[in-house]
Amino acid sequence: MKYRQRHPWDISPREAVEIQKRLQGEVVRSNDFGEISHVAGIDVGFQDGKAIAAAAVLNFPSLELAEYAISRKPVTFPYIPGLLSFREVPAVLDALEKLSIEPDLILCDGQGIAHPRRFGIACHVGILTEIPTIGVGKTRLTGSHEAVGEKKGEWQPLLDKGEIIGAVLRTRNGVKPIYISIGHRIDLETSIRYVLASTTKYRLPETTRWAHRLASMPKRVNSSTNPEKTG
DNA sequence: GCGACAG
DNA sequence: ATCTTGTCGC
Repeated sequence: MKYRQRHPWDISPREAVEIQKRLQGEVVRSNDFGEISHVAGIDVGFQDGKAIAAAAVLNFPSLELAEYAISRKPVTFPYIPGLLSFREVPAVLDALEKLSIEPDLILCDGQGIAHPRRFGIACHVGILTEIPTIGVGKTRLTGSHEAVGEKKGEWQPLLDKGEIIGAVLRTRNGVKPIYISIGHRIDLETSIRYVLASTTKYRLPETTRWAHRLASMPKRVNSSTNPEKTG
């Protein structure tokens, strides 16, 4: 997968905010894609000042692991709420670039437009790769919502300043809901459908679970680790 | 000024 | 994100 360099990464937090304001207007909030046969999950872990990004590609709708890639890069940007993508995306793009299969949809670990400036990590990845993306957050960054029904599939709109910026979705009966929002080239209802279609018996979608496992996998000099068979 | 704050 | 064991409940 190739991507376009839209801005430098060696910038200040202040410049990062300006970049978000500039690129936010390019986010497409409606469906703009064809058949989905491969869904990817991306996640980033940290170790010894390095960001370890993992991209896991699953066949859709079977959800079997088709391919994965991992990238390790020095961290150059601090964690600042609202500017998460400037810390994680460089490593994510590196991992995505290593894939031979170009995913048709990417589920990102974090928010999409459910962000103060409507430009969370899912939007950032979507704009740079031009691949449809969905934001899947484990906790809330901004917005408010009513109590969510306890049954799997039930959800409540996430509101901010009178705008629906996402959905708080119950992916398992009686388990803490997750935060879904548009990343790029897909609408909210469709995002919810794909997240549910990518979820089996756990709270988080299989894409996210695979990426998280791979990103937190210890680096071994003797490769005795094989995700294909470890299951 | 005070509280909130993805990973 | 990461530091970290046991424990309550289906």
